[in-house]
Amino acid sequence: MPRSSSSSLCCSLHPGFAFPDWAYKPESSPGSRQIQLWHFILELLQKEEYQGVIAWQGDYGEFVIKDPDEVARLWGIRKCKPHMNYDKLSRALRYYYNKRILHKTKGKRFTYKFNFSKVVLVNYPILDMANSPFFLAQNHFNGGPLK
DNA sequence: ACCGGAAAAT
DNA sequence: ATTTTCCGGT
Repeated sequence: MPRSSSSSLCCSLHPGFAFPDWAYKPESSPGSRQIQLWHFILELLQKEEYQGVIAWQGDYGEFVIKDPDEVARLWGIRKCKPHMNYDKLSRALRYYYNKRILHKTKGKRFTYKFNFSKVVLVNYPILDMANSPFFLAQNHFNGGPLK
């Protein structure tokens, strides 16, 4: 019988946003073999049960944290950091700016934007992104030849 | 709210 | 190397 879980694209709720599982796979960081914050964010973003907490909104890759306290709480649970809060979580997000994983959408409260091209290339070279909506999502971002 | 330095923790 | 903690400054 055909397997069900992973693979394919768990799209459904947003035009243009389907995330291949590899986009946020659990283990993929050399330094820390722990779940990465941006993996976690992608994880929440993918489940409609968290639409009231965090969701895609606006431009491609743009998402808004509707309930900062709740996102921080969930992140704290995942990392076993009971005292996590949005102030600290957001500092971690700010560290992503220079790494070009994220950037802030200025003027929009609690809104950040993924740099898809970086996020994809950082973990996976070139799979068959040709027909992936994920690939199609990177309509812009002209930061040059990626570092 | 958001930023980013500094230091500590993992 | 990434994130947590703390915090002065905008």
